Formats: sequence, structure tokens, C-alpha cells
Amino acid sequence: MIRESALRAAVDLIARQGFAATSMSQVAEAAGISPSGLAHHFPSKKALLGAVLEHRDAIDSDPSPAPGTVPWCAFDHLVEVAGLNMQRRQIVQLYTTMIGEAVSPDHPAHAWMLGHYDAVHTNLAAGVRADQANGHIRTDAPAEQIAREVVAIMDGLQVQWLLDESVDMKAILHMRVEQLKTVWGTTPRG
Amino acid sequence: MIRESALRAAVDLIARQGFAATSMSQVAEAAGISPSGLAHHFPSKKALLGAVLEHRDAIDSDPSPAPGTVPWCAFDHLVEVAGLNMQRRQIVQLYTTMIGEAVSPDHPAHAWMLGHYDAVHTNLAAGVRADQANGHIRTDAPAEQIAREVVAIMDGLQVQWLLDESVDMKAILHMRVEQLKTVWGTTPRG
DNA sequence: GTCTATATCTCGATAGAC
DNA sequence: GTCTATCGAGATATAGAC
Repeated sequence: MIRESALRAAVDLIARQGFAATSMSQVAEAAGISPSGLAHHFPSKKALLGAVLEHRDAIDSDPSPAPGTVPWCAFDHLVEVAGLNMQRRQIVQLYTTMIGEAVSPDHPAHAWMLGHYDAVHTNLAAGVRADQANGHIRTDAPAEQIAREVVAIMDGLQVQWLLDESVDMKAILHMRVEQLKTVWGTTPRG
Repeated sequence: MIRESALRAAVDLIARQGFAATSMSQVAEAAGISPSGLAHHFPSKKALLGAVLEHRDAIDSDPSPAPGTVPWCAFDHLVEVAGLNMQRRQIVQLYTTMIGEAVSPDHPAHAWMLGHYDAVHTNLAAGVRADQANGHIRTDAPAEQIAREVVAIMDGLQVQWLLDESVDMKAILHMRVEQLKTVWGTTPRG
């Protein structure tokens, strides 16, 4: 499918250069078609960006376990995602580049960014509160702050890993999650 | 000075839109001069970016205390910087936007970004090792990982704070640093 | 030191042939 | 569904008047 090869080209170029610095002509050339041929599938640059973000969300589809069953499961899951990310540089680079650009309220991906953070942050904070209700986490644990801190580690490590792939994102995040368990958990741990 | 008002305009625009999305004409208009007048002071867009990064580094000038005197002093200092940053949105926004763009090896600010991370990371890791030598930090503490994690928190929180200024960067970072002291410190703590 | 003027290029988007 | 052709706008950069 031509549409899909164009989408692949767009993901690659936007990941490496950012959205603002990537032109429709570049994408068309990388996909092996003319700019007008590309315009038939994606009538505007924003439409192309929308498809790219959709593609990213599909890959990152977070089948996060239901909270409340296993303590800290949302955090353990994030550690696994960090490990997966170390084998898919393109997606990490696309994400990091996108976040940097979309901080601006006028950016076409700003709404996407707000939704992304709301979803991730809400998921982690809810996980803490569910475990607090089940007695697995101390009730004086600051759910909001813990969620924000772990999301920050996840995002910040991706930047460092893009600059130096020897950075072990999974190990560092794992270390932090295990410390959270000992500091705020109620279950005795060795 | 016209050069300085142009620089202020460039900082403002690049912070809000990013470097790639900002044009020389925009900067000239915001500074109240013609594009050619701007070109006299900054002969190229890269030259303008260089001055902007220099300006940022000057403000962020990290008079980090000498390591080895007070335990965890480099980390306590970072907590203070997080507090200061909550009162200078423009600099935080410029930094975050710049990081996102400069991940690409071809970006004109890529070398600046590598130097920045090397400096910050080296500073924190050296602080840990100095405290280990003085007996304030357990010798089995992973200095590299701790440094990377704290830098990640600092960077990641700035993104979240830009989206929602009610996020207390200083409090969250402070919480983490205090936990590091209890987990890895040798000095007894209440 | 700041301007006008211009050169050269590329952008995103559209119209219409096939 | 892909192409050629073209639009108008805006980019960086340079040359030269004042």
C-alpha cells in the first residue's frame, strides 16, 4: 500500500527532524511518489501528523493490567515498557521529538500531548490509590507526586538513552520502582 | 542596545515555537527592525541560535558548590534550581523545546546538548563518588544510575510543569532526594 | 549600523489531465 | 490514484545605498 509506505516515511522523517522541520516534499520523495501523490492520501500536513500520532499510539498501545489485582502492577508494567522501548529507537525518538515541539499551545499536536499525559498520569495515580484501598500501599503515600515522578523518570531517561544507547532505562526505572515498594509498601520485603 | 532586544525577541520566539519553526523575519519584526538589520548583528540563523544558547547558559549558570564538603550538596543544589525554575517559565520552555529538537544529530544545537548533559551528569555522579570517599554515602550506591535518574526527574518534571504550572517541581524532586539520603546515606536520619 | 532591493529557493496547497 | 503544472507566500542570504 502506498499510503502505508508514505506513513512509514513520515514517521521516520518526523522522528529524526521533528514535525516543523519536515516538509511534505521530503516525505513524498522518501516514499517514492510526487508531492501531489502524497497530497491525495493526506490532504494537509496536519492530516499527515494525525496519522503519524495514531500510528505511534497503536504501537504504544498500553494494555495496562487492571489495577487492584497485583500491587504496583501499573509501575511494573511501565518497567517492562521501558525495556521494550530499548528495542524500538524510532518510536522513542518520535515521542521525544513530538513532546518537545508540542509543548507550545499552538502546536497541532498539543491536544494529543495533553491527552497522553492525562492518560498516563491518571493511570499511575489510580494504581496507587487502588493499592492503598487494598492495604498494599501506605495511605500516607502521595499518589499524585509518585505518579508524576515516575512519568518524569520515564520521559527523561528516553532523552538520555537517545544520546547514549548504553543507558539502561529499564534498570534505572526498575531500581526506582523497587525503592518505592520498600518505602511506601505495607507488605514486608527482604 | 538593538542587538540585545533582538536577542530577547529570539529567546521568546524560540522558546514558544522552537528553533525550526522560528524565522529570522519573525525575530526582526518582534525586535522592531528589518530582517536585514537583524542580519547585520547575526549573519545567519545558526549564529542567532548560538547567542540564544549562550544567553540560556548564562542564566542557568550553575554555581554548584564544591563537592565533598556537605553530603549530597549537588543534589540539594538541584532542588533549589528546580524552585528557581518555577519562577522563570521562559527559560524552562526554551530549554525543553531545545532538548526536543536537538536530539537529532544534525541539529545545530546537538553539540550544545551533548555538552550540557555531560556536564550535569558528570557533576552529580562526581558528587556521589566524593561523598562515598568521605564515608557519607554507602559504597555500593550506583553513582551513575542515581545521577541519571535525578537528571531524568529534573527534565521530565519541567515538561509536566509547562503543561500544568500547579505541578510542584521542587517538592517532587525534594521528596526524591530525601529518599536517596535515607536509602544510600550512612548518616543516621530521623 | 540600518535600510531597500533582490536573488534564489522551498514551502503547502490546488486544479485539472490521464 | 497518480501525475504535471502552477499558485502565492515566506524562507535565508547577499549586495549596495545612505
